Amino acid sequence: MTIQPLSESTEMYLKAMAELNQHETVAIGRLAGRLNVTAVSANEMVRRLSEQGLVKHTPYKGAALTKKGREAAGNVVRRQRLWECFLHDQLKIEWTQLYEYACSLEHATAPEVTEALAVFLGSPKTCPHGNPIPAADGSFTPLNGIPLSEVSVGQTVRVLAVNASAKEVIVHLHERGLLPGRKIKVTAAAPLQGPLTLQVENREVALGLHLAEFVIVEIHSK
Amino acid sequence: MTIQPLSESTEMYLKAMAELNQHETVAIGRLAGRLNVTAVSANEMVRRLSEQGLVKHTPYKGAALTKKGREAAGNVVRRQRLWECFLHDQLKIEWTQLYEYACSLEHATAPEVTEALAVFLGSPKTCPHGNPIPAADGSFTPLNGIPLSEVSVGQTVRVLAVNASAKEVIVHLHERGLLPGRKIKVTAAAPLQGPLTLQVENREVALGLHLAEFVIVEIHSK
DNA sequence: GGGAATAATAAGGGCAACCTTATCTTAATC
DNA sequence: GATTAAGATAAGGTTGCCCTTATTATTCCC
Ligand SMILES: [Mn+2]
Ligand SMILES: [Mn+2]
Ligand SMILES: [Mn+2]
Ligand SMILES: [Mn+2]
Repeated sequence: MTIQPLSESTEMYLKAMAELNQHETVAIGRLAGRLNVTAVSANEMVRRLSEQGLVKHTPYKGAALTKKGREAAGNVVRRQRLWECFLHDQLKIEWTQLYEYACSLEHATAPEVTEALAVFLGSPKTCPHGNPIPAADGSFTPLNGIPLSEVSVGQTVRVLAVNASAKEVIVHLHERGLLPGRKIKVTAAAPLQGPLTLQVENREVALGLHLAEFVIVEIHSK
Repeated sequence: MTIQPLSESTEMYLKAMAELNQHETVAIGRLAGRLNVTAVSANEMVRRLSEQGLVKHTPYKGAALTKKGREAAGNVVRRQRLWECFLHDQLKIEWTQLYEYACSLEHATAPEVTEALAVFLGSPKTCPHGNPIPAADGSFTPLNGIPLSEVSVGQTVRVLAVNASAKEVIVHLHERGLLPGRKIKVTAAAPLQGPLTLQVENREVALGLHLAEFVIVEIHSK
């Protein structure tokens, strides 16, 4: 099983679901937004995906990946993140372009190539954005961190990963020094969903709460 | 110009034309055969390609690449052959699989990635099959060799390149040791388009005349 | 409990690439 | 100059994935 090649579109739906929510249900609207299609189109596609047993759709509740779908999605993510490592470490491609370029390559990569690439790269555990690279069977342990948006004022944290796919978001975060490994102090939080004020490497940065959701951090012990 | 991204299908048609015939006209039937589509489909597609100015179609004569089409085709070939180098030299993928795997990747590769890959690989001049890698502008000088099928009995030649795309052909030639660099003596030629008999590294090999067309050789001086 | 937001469904279309079957045209050949 | 093979064209289909507009159903929340 899991040997039939999936279309690029199918792979992107599965990946989007995995990125939005590993296990729980994903609202059709969010899926549509992430993939830049209308809700009607997303509905149609989810129907096709559930006919293929990749997704379980509960009307008015949302869609969830099945075991089969989760494995397939993990595999797509694996391919993307391995390519990101290659593009970054070997080809010296800009950090902000990695996601986009790897997002094309991921659909054109045979299993044998994927595994040879992993070996070539030394079986990296995370991509250049800090996200974990799933195993060959599609499984992986999510990061043990929380979104920056949930950190309370006064705390110091370390960036584990940047988990964004929209180019503008990636560029925005990059420009503000929000990269894996960086130490950050949350110095203020504006009311009414206003921006956070951060201390990033001796630099004061304002960051919208929504944008902070994409930054996964761990509390900086000591 | 030449900035619009072409569809995978379009790129494959252009590449097939370049592989079949760099400059002259290509018969629609051959194109259809190479791409595994019906002649009707090839006709339709050639019409679309000529509407885009990539191809010049002369009814009942055949189709030829325009300057624009030749550049685009050269670029596809460049991407493929660079990936073949990577897959072979770095990932250690089997020689017989290179064409197929690179044929997927070629359509998913942005110009920036292509050029970074070329630099990473040290700007190779030929692919692992011995074929020249076009420049970034799509231009390249064809090999200065002749098909093995045109060599006369008694001559000794050196293999410059294997220029096949069908997997079975590639495997067949590989099994018989017909790889770039090999020295070959043509010891006999059967009548009525029968097979050639070759001396390949102390081994006697029979090779169909049709298959010999894919092996590009140079006369072995001295 | 009613209204708003979200989701689902129905109906009708579009586009790129493919397909089959049938008819007609041209080129090549003897 | 007639035959034949190859090519062109016409007509009608299919599949995947997308769209709009309209209607209906459900859930959520004040
Ligand atoms: Mn992708
Ligand atoms: Mn990444
Ligand atoms: Mn290809
Ligand atoms: Mn090659």
